[in-house]
Amino acid sequence: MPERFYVTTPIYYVNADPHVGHAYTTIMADVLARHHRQRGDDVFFLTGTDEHGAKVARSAEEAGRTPRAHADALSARFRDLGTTLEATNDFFIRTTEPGHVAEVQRLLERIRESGDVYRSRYGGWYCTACEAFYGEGDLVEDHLCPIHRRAVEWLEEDNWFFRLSAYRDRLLAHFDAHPGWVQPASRYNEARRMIEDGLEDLSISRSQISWGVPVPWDPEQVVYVWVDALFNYWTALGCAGDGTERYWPPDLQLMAKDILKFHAVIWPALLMAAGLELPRRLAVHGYVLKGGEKMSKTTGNLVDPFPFIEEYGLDALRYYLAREIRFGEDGTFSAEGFEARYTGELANEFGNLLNRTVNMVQRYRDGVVPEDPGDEGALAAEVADTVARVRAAFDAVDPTRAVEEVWVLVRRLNRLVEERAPWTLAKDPARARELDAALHALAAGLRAVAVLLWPVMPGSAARALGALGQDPAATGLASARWQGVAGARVAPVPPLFPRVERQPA
RNA sequence: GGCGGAGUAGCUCAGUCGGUUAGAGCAGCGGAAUCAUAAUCCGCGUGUCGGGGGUUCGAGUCCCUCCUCCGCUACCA
Repeated sequence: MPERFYVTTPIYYVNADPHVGHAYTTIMADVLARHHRQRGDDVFFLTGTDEHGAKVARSAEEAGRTPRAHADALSARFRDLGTTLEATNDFFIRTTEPGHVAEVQRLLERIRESGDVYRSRYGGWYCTACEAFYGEGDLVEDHLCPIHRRAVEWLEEDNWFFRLSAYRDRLLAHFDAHPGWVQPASRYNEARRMIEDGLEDLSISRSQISWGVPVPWDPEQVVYVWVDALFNYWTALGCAGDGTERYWPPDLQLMAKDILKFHAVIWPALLMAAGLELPRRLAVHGYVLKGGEKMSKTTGNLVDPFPFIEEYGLDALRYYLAREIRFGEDGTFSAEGFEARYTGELANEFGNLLNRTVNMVQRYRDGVVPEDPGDEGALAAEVADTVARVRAAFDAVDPTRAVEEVWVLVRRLNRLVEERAPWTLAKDPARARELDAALHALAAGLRAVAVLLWPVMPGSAARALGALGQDPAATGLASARWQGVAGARVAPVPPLFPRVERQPA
């Protein structure tokens, strides 16, 4: 029976355009989804957009259109980003979908039935520019908003609250019973500490705004956008049709570190209250930095991924992000680093290896991969070992290590070419067996490389398989093996990663 | 302030339960080869493992302390 693998990205907030940070999360999720598909797992990969809340209403107003029209436009941009990145998500949830709205309302009723929802007056210092409340301690100087440095006003409203504080012990018990449920361990500790330090009840409704899901028993208020948003992971399966029992709970939820508390504290408590099973694992990644600094809309130092896709191709971007930024840590995106990895690793080491291999099979064996004389047992074992290591790396949500493991094999194969020197063997008919062994080893090794890299670089991997005379669609992990390449007719292709000539500035 | 993370070769980083001369990639220097996208391969490292102190037969690894950088600190995605 196939393993089930339900993987999610956060749903992206539609108050601004997508940037490389969104691309990173989506690509990592896609890499993991593809890897599990090549294992034969029953995969459901979810992404989507979060469309309610005051900030969307406000940016809609600034754009001179209704919240719905604004959400439609921005949601489409995120959907297009996924398409451009060749993300293989099985569904794209929008929190404005009627099915989502209705299910959130149903869940809220269930949570209310649990007895942990109550009405209370909430007061705080409110900044109209931020549209947010501040605690006394957050204010600067003489009651000024810390961001806008303008006067805040005291506002009070009656809201519905979720008794988050009552979940402390149950949450801690869950953390204790599942030590690996938040990755990396430092984030697990951080989240656990948040719970230990004490939880305040959560205001789950808003009366000041109307762009949201109406509270079912109090239509004057809308559901707090985060509560609305978190439930997407559940509602999407219903919206997608028939998937709820099949896929719930999520096996892996990806997110950036800034939304840890929502996913590791509030989310499980809400699920407990709703009587639903908790996700199996959260994997928290860092930020994509530019010049060592956080990218920010306000300072404008955003990285636009599209020029890189145009110049180097999508697979190069996917590879660079997977290779350069270790999952869980902040990483730097730079044009110099991108070009260095593209040229040094993709063009020279991998692309050129494929090229020289195909060329030698063509030249010395009339384009047919020779039978295996069985002389390269050590390398065959290394290939099998690499497959195991790559699987382990993906299990640990470490795509960087997965790629590193493949690259050990790439370098091993380049070394093999030098060690065997097929061009020398080809001059001596008495050494035909050695030549067969070397060429077969290169073809078998490269097919494994292509299959293992397919989750990261699907297009390039397929082209590499085609060049090796393999079915480009045969990307299952079972194809990353030694046997079965003999007799294939290679098909020379243009360089997978052509060197990009730098225009003199 | 509190909590947490990080500080290892010019650069980016790996170092599992403390145990041989502390590793990899990149960059640099020298060489080999010519199947290949001038692509590859081989060789070359005297690094106070942030400072100081301690535990130990032995510490990058454990403890204390100091310095520097970063994050979080709860409803502004």
